[in-house]
Amino acid sequence: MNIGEAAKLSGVSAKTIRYYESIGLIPPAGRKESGYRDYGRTEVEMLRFIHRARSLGFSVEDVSGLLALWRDRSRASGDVKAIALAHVEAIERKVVELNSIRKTLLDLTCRCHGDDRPDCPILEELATG
Amino acid sequence: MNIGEAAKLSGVSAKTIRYYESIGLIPPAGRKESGYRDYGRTEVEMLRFIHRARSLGFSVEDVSGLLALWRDRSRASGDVKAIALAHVEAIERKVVELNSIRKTLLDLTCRCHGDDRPDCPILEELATG
DNA sequence: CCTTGACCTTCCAGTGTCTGGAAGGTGGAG
DNA sequence: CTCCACCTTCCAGACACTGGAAGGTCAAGG
Repeated sequence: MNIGEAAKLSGVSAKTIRYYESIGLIPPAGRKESGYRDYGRTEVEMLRFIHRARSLGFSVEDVSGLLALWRDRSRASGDVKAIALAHVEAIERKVVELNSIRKTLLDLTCRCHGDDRPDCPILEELATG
Repeated sequence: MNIGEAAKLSGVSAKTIRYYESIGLIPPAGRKESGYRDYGRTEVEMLRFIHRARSLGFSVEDVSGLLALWRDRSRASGDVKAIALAHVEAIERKVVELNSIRKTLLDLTCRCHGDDRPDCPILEELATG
């Protein structure tokens, strides 16, 4: 099948599939006589795998590692779990950081009357620290 | 003062100060005879303002708007509050998304025994959706 | 057979926010 | 005069795409 259909079936855009090929995340696709890339079920499955991993926030580098483990029938599940847990921890750190920022901003916005007058605790805080 | 000292006092690296100048976030610095950029208290204050806003997660574009409001003594505090509240909402959306991902991943990692054996629910889930 | 339009190809450039590094000039201390 | 820290500009890279230009391919309709 052409790249467009592979895109539809996998959820990865044609543009992004080509990009993944260019950076070596996926092997170069076979070509038809026309020069068009040709995909089969295996390739689409791999793209779906990538799509799901990316939507869980794994970096392309993580995905590359996960793909290698996926292909390696003798892999240790511990290796996969380690990648996943490291990612969970990164997410948790990010959530803590965002919540802290959110708290600060909510505090500031509550103290700002938010009307036509110029005095604004938000700007004051940013200015004076 | 030289850019290095302005960097130390403001918390924005020299490299980043030059970058901010290049994209027009801050006006071009005055120059000494040597060609070195020259900063005073006003510039350092502006850089500190930028630094604090950035560390609260405002985009450079947001900061540009906040700077304009900061300089505008007749601004409406409502304008500032609107930017801040929009940012709070974006943060909240992000936190919800991250927590959902975290939940999925924790569920998967709990089901993965994580040892030397090859069977792994994480990869299975990524593969089959 | 020809046109049309949807699809495909490659390549270049831009997004946002810096960061690193190379090549070379300046300033002050010893 | 040498040395070293600092400054300058410019180019490239990081992440993960996304957009667009210029042009080739394919199938359907007239």
